[in-house]
Amino acid sequence: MSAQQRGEETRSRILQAAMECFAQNGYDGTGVAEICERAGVTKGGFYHHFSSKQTLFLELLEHWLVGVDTQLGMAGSDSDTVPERLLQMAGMAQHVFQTASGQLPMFLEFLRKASRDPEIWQATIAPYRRYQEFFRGLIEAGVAEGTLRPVDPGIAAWVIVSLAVGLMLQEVLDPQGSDWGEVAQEGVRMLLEGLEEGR
Amino acid sequence: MSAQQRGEETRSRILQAAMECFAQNGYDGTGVAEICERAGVTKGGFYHHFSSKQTLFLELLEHWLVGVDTQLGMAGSDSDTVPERLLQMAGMAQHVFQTASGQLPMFLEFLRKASRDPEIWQATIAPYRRYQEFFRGLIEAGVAEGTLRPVDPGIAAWVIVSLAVGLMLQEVLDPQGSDWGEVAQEGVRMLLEGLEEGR
DNA sequence: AAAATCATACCGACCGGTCGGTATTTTGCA
DNA sequence: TGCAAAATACCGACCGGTCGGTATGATTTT
Repeated sequence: MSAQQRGEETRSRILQAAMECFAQNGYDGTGVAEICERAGVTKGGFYHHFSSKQTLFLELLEHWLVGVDTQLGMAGSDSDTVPERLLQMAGMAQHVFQTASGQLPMFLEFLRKASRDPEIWQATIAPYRRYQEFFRGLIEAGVAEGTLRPVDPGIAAWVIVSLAVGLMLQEVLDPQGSDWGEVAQEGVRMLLEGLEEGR
Repeated sequence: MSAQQRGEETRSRILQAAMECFAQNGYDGTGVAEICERAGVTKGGFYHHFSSKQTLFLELLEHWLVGVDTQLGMAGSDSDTVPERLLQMAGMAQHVFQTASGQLPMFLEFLRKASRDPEIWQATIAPYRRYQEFFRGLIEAGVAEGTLRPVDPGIAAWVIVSLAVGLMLQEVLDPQGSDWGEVAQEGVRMLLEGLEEGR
């Protein structure tokens, strides 16, 4: 095996180990030594691949955001009307919660650090606003095609984003508290009944 | 001034200082020494009043929850119909966000620690479920009085709670991102239009 | 004097990060 | 192609500093 290949492998092993540790004990609660132990590397190796603990964290964040982006982009892109697309997205929540449940605690870590560190903040909040714009465009399209009432698309988009954020948090904090996928589905359905034209 | 009185004063000064520090730098990011300095006390004084940093944190959490409870209980208790009461509560969000904006970062700290520490978890999540039950009762009443459609009250209540949680988080992370009070108001309005009987 | 309130000094554990060194692979040149 | 030199990947001991917590003494109130 080439040296470069081996390096990449070690690097990704560190990333994986770090994610597990952060998800379990949080950022501050995880020591670099702990990550190294789980990854089967020593500190020297760690700092060969990453310039600091924070850098590693930021890389994890970016990777996570890419995953969210692709999942969001895929959802219901081939449905007919906007309400149908929104409902389909809500239906995906169940699947997302299941598959990404191991990564969701990281979400909290990201948010928490984002509220202090400007660098992390930028990396976290900017995508947020992208999501809002995404939904705003969707709602504007719905209004244009006549399937949605002429509501303020910006505000409606923020409502959806807020609901999504709240649901994710609930899933993180109280996975057994409710079937959050179903709540997502029903929540969007209720919202839509308030948004849809006619009826 | 009596000794007891002075003690109480010092104690509350420590609590206040701790809240400010935690809100600014987080739980792990705040040292006991820092709290002491801001409170004008030394470590000896601190550990005279609190057995540990975590104990202090838990007391802050309980105090915060009591505040939320009272604010929630006060809202719209004298309105006529359930939809009106819900709308009035949403209208209070603006006020809550303004007055409690300094405490909201603490909210994130509570959530984060709740996801690891079982003791904190119980203290944080139990009230959560109470809120859901509160809204469930409200919605059941709305259905009974005929102002709301016969939706599943449990799920609808969780939707409201999730939306509230999401809005709080947005307010914490991106205060300038939007007028979250207005988003709350409009979000509930949209939900209601989907829930209300008739129209 | 007994108890409560706070100050001072200090401990031991831990943590992020550094550094000199080694082993292995790749590269450049004869 | 062969071989030295340089680059890469990794090791592990170590450091400066911080942190939560403690032990004990001083001061004031009851």
